[in-house]
This record gives sequence, structure tokens and C-alpha cells, in this order.
Amino acid sequence: MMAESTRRGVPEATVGRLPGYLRALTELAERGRPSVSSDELADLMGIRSAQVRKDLSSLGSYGVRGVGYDVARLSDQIAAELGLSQERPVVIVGMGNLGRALVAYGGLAPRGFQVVALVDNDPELVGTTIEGLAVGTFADLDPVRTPVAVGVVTTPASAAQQVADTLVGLGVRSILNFAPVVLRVPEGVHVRAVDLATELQILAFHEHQRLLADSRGDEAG
Amino acid sequence: MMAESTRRGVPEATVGRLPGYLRALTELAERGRPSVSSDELADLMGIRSAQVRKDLSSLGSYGVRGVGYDVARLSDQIAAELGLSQERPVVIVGMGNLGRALVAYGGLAPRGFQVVALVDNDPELVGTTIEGLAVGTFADLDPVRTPVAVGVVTTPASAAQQVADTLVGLGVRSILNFAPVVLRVPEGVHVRAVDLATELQILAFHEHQRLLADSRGDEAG
DNA sequence: CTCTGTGAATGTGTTCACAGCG
DNA sequence: CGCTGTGAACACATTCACAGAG
Repeated sequence: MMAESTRRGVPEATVGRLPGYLRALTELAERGRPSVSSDELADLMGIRSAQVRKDLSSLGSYGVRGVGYDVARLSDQIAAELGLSQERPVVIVGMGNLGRALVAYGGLAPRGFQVVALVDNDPELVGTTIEGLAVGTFADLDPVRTPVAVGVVTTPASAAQQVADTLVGLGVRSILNFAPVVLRVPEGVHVRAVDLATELQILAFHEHQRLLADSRGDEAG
Repeated sequence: MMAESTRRGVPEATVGRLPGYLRALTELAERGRPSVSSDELADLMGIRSAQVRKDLSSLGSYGVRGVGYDVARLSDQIAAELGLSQERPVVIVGMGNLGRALVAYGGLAPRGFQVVALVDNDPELVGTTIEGLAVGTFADLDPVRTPVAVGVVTTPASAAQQVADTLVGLGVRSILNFAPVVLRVPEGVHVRAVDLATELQILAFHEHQRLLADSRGDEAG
């Protein structure tokens, strides 16, 4: 039956899939599905069922043998693991096109993230309003009055490190970085990087390999 | 000295870092640095030097012992490996905020990607111009006249699968998906997914863990 | 008889540590 | 010497395959 013992240490690879499970489970719940098998979840996620079972068992979750997982229960369990019970205040720094797109993106609020501040250093932008939120400077951000859990960096690369330093100074320990630079942060601060050009280049690599393989096949065949 | 033999099979994890190396090397080249050591590259990338050496040796690249890697040579080598010698035509589907932000993003052209078409199904948008490019429908896309290497999906989740199917039908074999769904594509088509909410949830997980650790530390201490 | 949970096997990635080139 | 290149050790992740719960 397994006790409270196994409970610590969800593998990082599993953590990376938890949001995906949550998404799938939310959809299933909306369709009124009471339970789901590892096979079906695997199919929805594009992975194998053994992976699903390993992942979920690492949460200490209980499925029911012969039946599957209770959709609502598993949803709650994953949400709890991700710490989504509390609202997480987000500040977005850099109100260019991307920053504005993220503010307008509707997917945050329903997942427990609330954009509480917009920051830019362009005097033309400061004081304007985007999607009902005023754009300010860092000086307007009082860490006590406006606690921030996550900082999103959408500035040009040249400004990103300084912005990260400021965020860290404000007590932010999670940063999502869209600028194409490696941010240096103190131990204990988490950074995740998202970079369009990187992603495209990885895709380009695989295209290129296919081309090489094809042309070699032509010659051989 | 090693011949043309080792040349095949760059590990996927290494591929994921190649764009980063390229970025670092480009900066070094701009500063006029002729060569660089694995230690310094590692520092720029936020990884360990052994990793750098393993990665670069898997390309069959030659460093010079006692000196380091020739910046220009290594740059060329990585660019070649990524297949960046040829321009890759990109189509962006979904001209919402994110789609527009990507069109306006300046980081593509200098890295060998050219946005050749913008697609949306909103009649209000079709015919308008964004950053000098006309917005059309899929019907306007002739795969012969406008070959497309990479499709970028920035539509709502509900439309993404259908868009992916259409892209695949047009011969696209690389898709960058910003919609929060798992795309089903035939064997041989590569999909990379970027999802803001997923990234934030992963950050939230680590925040949550720290909190648990802290409170457990408090009780214990 | 179905589907979970999990040890064991395999595969992949990272790090160590050092031989050996320049 | 200083630095690369790489086997060997280790760590992590995935997959297999099956015992056993319901």
C-alpha cells in the first residue's frame, strides 16, 4: 500500500510532464469522464503508458487496478504537487511585442498566475495602460506591497541580465527568460529559458539531417 | 586525427545546445576574439567544460590542445551542422498577439530564417499587412511557388491540430507549436512545443518545493 | 481478466579523471 | 606546462515485462 515515505523527489523529467497531464485531465473532466487509463493518458500525451504509470506512481498517486485513475482526484493531486493552490503573482518586464502578447494571453489566470505588474524603461511607455494594467518602472515596484513570485523577461538581450539582477534583488526566485542570453543568477534562483531562434535551429538541424539521409539514400538506392 | 567516420549521430542533448554555442561564438567573434577554451565557453553557457568538450568532439570538431577552439572555424562548423547555410522559409499561422510578436521579432533573419507567409482564417485580418507582409489564407499558399520549411503555429488550441494537418499536407516537416495541445503528426514530421503556462507551472513546482523545504526546516530548526 | 505499480534491463546524458598533443 | 579528447564511472530516464490488486 505504500506510506507517506515514497513521497519526496519527483524526477525532473516527470515534473516537466505534470503540466501536460493536468491539461489532459482538465479536458477529460470537462467531458465528464470520471476515470482514465494510463493507456489513454499516454495517447493524449504522445508518450508510452509505462511512462505515465511511472510518473504518476512517483507522486504517490493511487490508481485503481483494473479501472484506471480517477480524473478529479488525480487532477487535484497534480495541481497540489505543482503548488497551484495559491495564486502566483507575475511581473512582466519588457513591453515590446512579446511582452504585450503575453499580457493579452488568456491562459495564465485560469492556471493560477496573475499578472500584477508591467515594467518597461521606455519613458514613452511608462504610464500607458496595456490590457487594463499600468506600465511602470522598477521603482514603482514595492516588494512588500506587490510581492512577485515569477519574473518574465521579455526585454532585448542587452538588458536582460540587468533586469534579472533587479528581479533577484526584489526577492524573485523564479525567472522565465525569453531573451537570447544565459542569465547568471545566484544559487537557488530558478531560470527557464525560451528562445524562438533556438527552437527553430533545432528543427533546422533535423531537416538538414533528413536531407543528408535522403541524398545518401538516393545515391545508394 | 580522426577521419570522416565519427561524423554521424550528434546526441539530441548536444543538438539542443548547439544554438547556444553558436550564439556565444558569434559574440566572441564580434569582440574580435580569435580563440576560446572549453572553460570559457562553459562559463558563457552556464555548463561544465567537460560537457563542452564532449559536445564539440561529437561534431568531429578540432580544437587545438593547449590553446582552445578557433572561434570562426567552430562557428562555421556548428552553422553547417545546423544546416544554416541555406535560408529556411517560415510560415506563421495565427495572427493574434503572439503571431504578430513573432513577425516583428528581429532575431530570425540574421539566423537564416525568412518569414515568407502569414496565415489566418479571420476575414477581418486576411488582406491586411503586418510588418510589410500580407496576411493570407492557406488557399493562397502554393507549395511550389512558396516552399515552406518550417510552420509556426500560434493559433488557439482548438484550431492547432487542423492547422498542423494542413501544414503537413503542404509538405511541411518541421512545426513549432505554441498552442497548448499535443499535435499528432505522421512519422518523420518534427514538432517542438513551446508553452508559456507549462514553463510557469514548472517554475511554480520548484517554488512550492522550496516553500515545503523551508517550512520543514523551520520546524526542525 | 484488466489495468496498475514496479523491479530489472536498457538507453541516454553528464561528470570525472587523465593520457597525450602542441 | 595548458588544454583537448575520451574512456570509464556515474546519474538519470525510459521501456519492458510481469506479479498481483480489484
